[in-house]
Amino acid sequence: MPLPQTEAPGRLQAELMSRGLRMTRQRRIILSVVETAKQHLDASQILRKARKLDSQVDRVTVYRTLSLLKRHGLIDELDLMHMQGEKHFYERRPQRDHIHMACLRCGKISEFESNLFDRLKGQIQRDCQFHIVVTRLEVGGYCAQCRTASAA
Amino acid sequence: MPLPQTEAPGRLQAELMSRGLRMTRQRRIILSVVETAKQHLDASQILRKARKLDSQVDRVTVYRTLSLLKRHGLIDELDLMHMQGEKHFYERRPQRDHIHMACLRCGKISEFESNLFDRLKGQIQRDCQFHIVVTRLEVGGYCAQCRTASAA
DNA sequence: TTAAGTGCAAATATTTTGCTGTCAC
DNA sequence: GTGACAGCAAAATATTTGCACTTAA
Repeated sequence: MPLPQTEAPGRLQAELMSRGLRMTRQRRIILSVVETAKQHLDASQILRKARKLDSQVDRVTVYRTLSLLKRHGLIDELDLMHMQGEKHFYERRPQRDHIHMACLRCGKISEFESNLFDRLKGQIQRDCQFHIVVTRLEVGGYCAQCRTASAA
Repeated sequence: MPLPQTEAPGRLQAELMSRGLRMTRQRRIILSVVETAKQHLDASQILRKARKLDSQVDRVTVYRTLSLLKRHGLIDELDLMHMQGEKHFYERRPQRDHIHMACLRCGKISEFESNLFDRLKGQIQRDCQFHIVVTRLEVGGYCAQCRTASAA
């Protein structure tokens, strides 16, 4: 029986521990915030949510933990086309890469998986002899709703 | 007869003037730096090169001009997988979108055009009803040379 | 016990803004 | 002549670093 898409919480924590890293109170909190986020969060939002759970979490620890997770390939960093200043957003690395589409009018972020994208990555690896570690495909434009609204 | 790939310099300048924008001494210099760049430059590098041509160019003017060019869709902003801090890099918007590949070992940036990428964009527009204005596909990994070197 | 991790303060890096004076058209 | 633009200073934003203290293993 295949596992459901939404894995049990604590996966990030298990991954870090299996790599021999120390599981501190602060890390546990930050990991749970990242893991249960319903949208893409930036460092300040992660800090705020972490402090709701435990006021003793420092901004620097958030940055250091995000950097750790990124180094270990457990989260991906997004820019979302720089629509909200120069913030970076984070999400748990998905099982299958997806595309981020940012609506330049309403700001909505949508995600899209595509076989063509998977094939494109294969083509890059073959044709360029390039071993892919991480990809980021971001698209800026107008979503269905805003397209219609503009036309009206 | 089709135009050659490498257009005559001054194209950016012509584009801005045709949009009714003022062509100042500073803008002319910054545009020529961006236009003749042989690699992707960030704001500070553009400033430095501009000042070699005319010491009377301010950093703020570089930022304002880059922002103007971006708003008009004449240049694209790249992050190059944040390999060199949080700088942004700029390039004239190409006639055909390409992929940027950043080697995590040697730092080399390569570019790649692909029909699959063009088809993927078409798929996004159709399947998501999303009107694409700008795309950015960046890939981090290991280039052919560094792959070999690591294996050795 | 002890090396890894945290917090605090300060530094660094990048980009933006307010305002006054200048110049392209 | 006039409104768009440039320069300067200062602010805002985002992230990193040094160092002493704390804690997980």
